[in-house]
Amino acid sequence: MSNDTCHCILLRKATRKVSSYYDEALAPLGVNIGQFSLLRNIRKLEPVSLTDLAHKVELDRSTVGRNAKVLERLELVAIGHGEDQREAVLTIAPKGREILEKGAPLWDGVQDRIEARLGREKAQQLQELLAEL
Amino acid sequence: MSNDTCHCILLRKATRKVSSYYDEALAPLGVNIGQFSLLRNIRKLEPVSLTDLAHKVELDRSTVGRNAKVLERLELVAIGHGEDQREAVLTIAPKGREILEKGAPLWDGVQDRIEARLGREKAQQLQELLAEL
DNA sequence: AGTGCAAGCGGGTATATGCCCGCGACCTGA
DNA sequence: TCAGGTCGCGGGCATATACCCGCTTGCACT
Repeated sequence: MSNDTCHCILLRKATRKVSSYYDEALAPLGVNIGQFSLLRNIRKLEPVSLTDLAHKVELDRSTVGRNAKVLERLELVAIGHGEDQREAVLTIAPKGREILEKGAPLWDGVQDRIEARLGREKAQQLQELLAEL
Repeated sequence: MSNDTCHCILLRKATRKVSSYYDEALAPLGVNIGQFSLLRNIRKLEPVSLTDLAHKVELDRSTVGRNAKVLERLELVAIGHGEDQREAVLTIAPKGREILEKGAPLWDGVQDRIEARLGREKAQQLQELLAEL
């Protein structure tokens, strides 16, 4: 019984479902929502180090490092060095900018569909509730 | 900007955070919330096949199979065979029942803390919104 | 200049999850 | 009875995520 009311389990279930909505929409571009979102964050901060980016997206540095490496392999991001030789500096590659542009309307579509189904107010409520957790 | 309003990203963030609440509470027992929840579902359905369990928890069969194997290694669950030699039949092991009993109050504690912080109504709202996604 | 501490990473380990492929077990119609 | 189709699984591949350890680079203080 308690499984059906466990906030954690329900959140996970919802997250999987919603992730799939975005993933399906972005599939034509060959990226998933995690990669697309990371790409957007990099664009906003570039040039940025792994550590700073990790702080920004509130993920572990090693996680961001691995995810960034996938983006590099896809040639969407370039990983270079800063003056500080320890730093891995991320910048958006040309292909990355293209994905960002093509992806924007696709992302908007999913976002809109979700808000349409839920209703603007409820969608707003949801985001507030999630932030309060 | 859009990253800060992406339903998917916000859900993921919330899920990671909330998972950690439950994980920390259950840590003394050596299990995480995913394992604990799966254990509860197995108890409710035992003896149950991987496929049936996967349907119940709405996860991929292979995922459940792997997770169940971890529970088996922890000696919380026994994986046997049904009459149908293809079927892997799961049952709760003695240690598993112990974990279920000891974990219940810990789980309740987190659940209560979350609902206290959010307020009963909002917690209820949250669950409804998640279900509508 | 030298030493010692701090910072930035990579990589190992573990879990979570999904999809797909191949294998062995079953079952049903001819 | 046997061939073909179906069912249940394990395991491979890919991503997401965290934590920890060890290496290299920087830097500040002596």
